[in-house]
Amino acid sequence: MYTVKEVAAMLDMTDHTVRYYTDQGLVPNLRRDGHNNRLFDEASVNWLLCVKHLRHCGMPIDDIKTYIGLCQEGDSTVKERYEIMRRQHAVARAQLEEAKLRLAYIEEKVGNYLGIMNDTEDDIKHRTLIPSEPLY
Amino acid sequence: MYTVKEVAAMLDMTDHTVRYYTDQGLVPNLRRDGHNNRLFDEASVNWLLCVKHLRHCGMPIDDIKTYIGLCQEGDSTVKERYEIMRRQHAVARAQLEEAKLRLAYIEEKVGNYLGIMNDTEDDIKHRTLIPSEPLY
DNA sequence: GTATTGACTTCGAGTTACTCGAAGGTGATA
DNA sequence: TATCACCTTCGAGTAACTCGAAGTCAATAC
Repeated sequence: MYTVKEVAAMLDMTDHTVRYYTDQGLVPNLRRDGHNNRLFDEASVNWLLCVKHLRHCGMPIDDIKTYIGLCQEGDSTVKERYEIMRRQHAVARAQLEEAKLRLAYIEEKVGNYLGIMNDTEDDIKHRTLIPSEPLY
Repeated sequence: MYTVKEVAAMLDMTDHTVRYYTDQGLVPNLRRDGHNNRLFDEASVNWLLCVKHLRHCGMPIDDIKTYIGLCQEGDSTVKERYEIMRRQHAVARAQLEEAKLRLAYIEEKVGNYLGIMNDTEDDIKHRTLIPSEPLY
């Protein structure tokens, strides 16, 4: 059994966010101790992890709520849930590609800056005459 | 020269967002035509692309504004800009790793659902007796 | 010649998902 | 008994869109 702070650390989110998610009903059957403190078992942590990943896919809270509701309805909703996950799978794949492009873009910028900073006075003269690359 | 709608399509964002960014001063020296319509040249598109990537790194608009301001101050700010980009580089690398984990997570869920959906009646009996995997 | 279409403009309100901090309870340590 | 460090609820604040209204303008349709 974990406290809010512990799961927050485990899942790399703030405790505010963990409470927010639980308050939104995103963690089914969340336990409380005698002092009304939230208690997370393995299942609760798994739900939160699922929420985290879906959120990072850009899925709105309300849609996640719907998905979790379907999960609790049992086997009759398997196909519907599968379709949802399949869509998020496509999203996640696109995000991975974007992340690669983004990294490449920034890597190039860093490389540019390193190049500029290593320039000699002569290089600088030459560079200002022929600005072939975006230097910002 | 491109219109708002064109760059929005090129950079895969809404025209609302493109206008929002320009209104925030994130595109230096943005041109207008005789009817006050925004006109984007290559440089403007490049600024927007930069903004897009930095935003996707989670950088707040205000910080991007600062960065762009530094870019316009010239060579004296190169080192500062390099440090900023180096931090975003670290962010982008972390994001790429996260994107991989996220994709793997969702891939597993999709696999689970496919497995469940292909189960025979006997499999279902067996599965409900031994729920070893999270099936939601 | 007018009417509709579509793309553009500004502006201001609304939305989402946090994000923060106040005010207060509890239990352990100094 | 005081000070932590944790927890609680609640309500306000914020960032970054997101949307739609109201209006301008140029081109095509009839």
